[in-house]
Amino acid sequence: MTDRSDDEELWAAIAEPGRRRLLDILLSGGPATATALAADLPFTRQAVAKHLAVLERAGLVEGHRHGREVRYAVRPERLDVAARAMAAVAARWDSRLQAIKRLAESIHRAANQP
Amino acid sequence: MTDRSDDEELWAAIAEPGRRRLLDILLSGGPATATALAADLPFTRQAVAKHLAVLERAGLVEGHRHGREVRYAVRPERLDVAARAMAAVAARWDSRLQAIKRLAESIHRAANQP
DNA sequence: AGAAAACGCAACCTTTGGTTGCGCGACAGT
DNA sequence: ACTGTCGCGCAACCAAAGGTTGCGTTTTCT
Repeated sequence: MTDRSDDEELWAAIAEPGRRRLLDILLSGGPATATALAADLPFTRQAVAKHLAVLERAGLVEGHRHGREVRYAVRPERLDVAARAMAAVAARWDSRLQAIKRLAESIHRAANQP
Repeated sequence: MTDRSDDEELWAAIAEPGRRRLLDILLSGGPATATALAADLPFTRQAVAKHLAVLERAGLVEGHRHGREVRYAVRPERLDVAARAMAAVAARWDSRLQAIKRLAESIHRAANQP
């Protein structure tokens, strides 16, 4: 296990499609157990448990024991950090793309008006 | 709605940290070859080539042969789609989180006014 | 013509997402 | 109190993906 920075661990956590779906379900349905979550997902309880472990290590989710079951809930502050990170990348790309677009337009104008 | 497999291929492409870095470099430095890109990245030319292949299959990047070298460039329209997808997920999470926050506040108010 | 640069292909290793199988603690019914 | 069941955790195993090294091929340059 290479020790990653906090940021990279967050990204690694949300990069996985399955984990994003998991987070979606937790967000819309509220806290749930691994078995309950697995019922709404195309993989087994164990796979879900592994994903939950990853998410918990990244701090995105928190599990508490209630008798024989462990209920997992999202940690809003942390997920907010993750959401902002994603939005930031999207924004960076967008600004770069607009710069490219402007450049292309200016070249086009220059070519048409010598 | 948009083609689902297409969407998932896009996500798979941008989910990888290395590929995001690759796109960043291409965006800021303009078109480049696999060897040139590898110089700015912590892995080998072959690894970069594989990533470029994935990105090209996802339509995010386009490679053209110029003599003995292949120069890769970002396809702005496609990357824009990807950026919007990321922003959309971030926004969805954000709205869910705000709903949770509002709910918590209303409970808090109810508890303080019996 | 011959050396060097850039690429493609193939074999291989490691990590990771996913599965099956099993054993153990917690609950519920009788 | 006993027995069956439910939910979990652990371990072995499998397949795909990221990454590396090694080698052969094509293009360029002198």
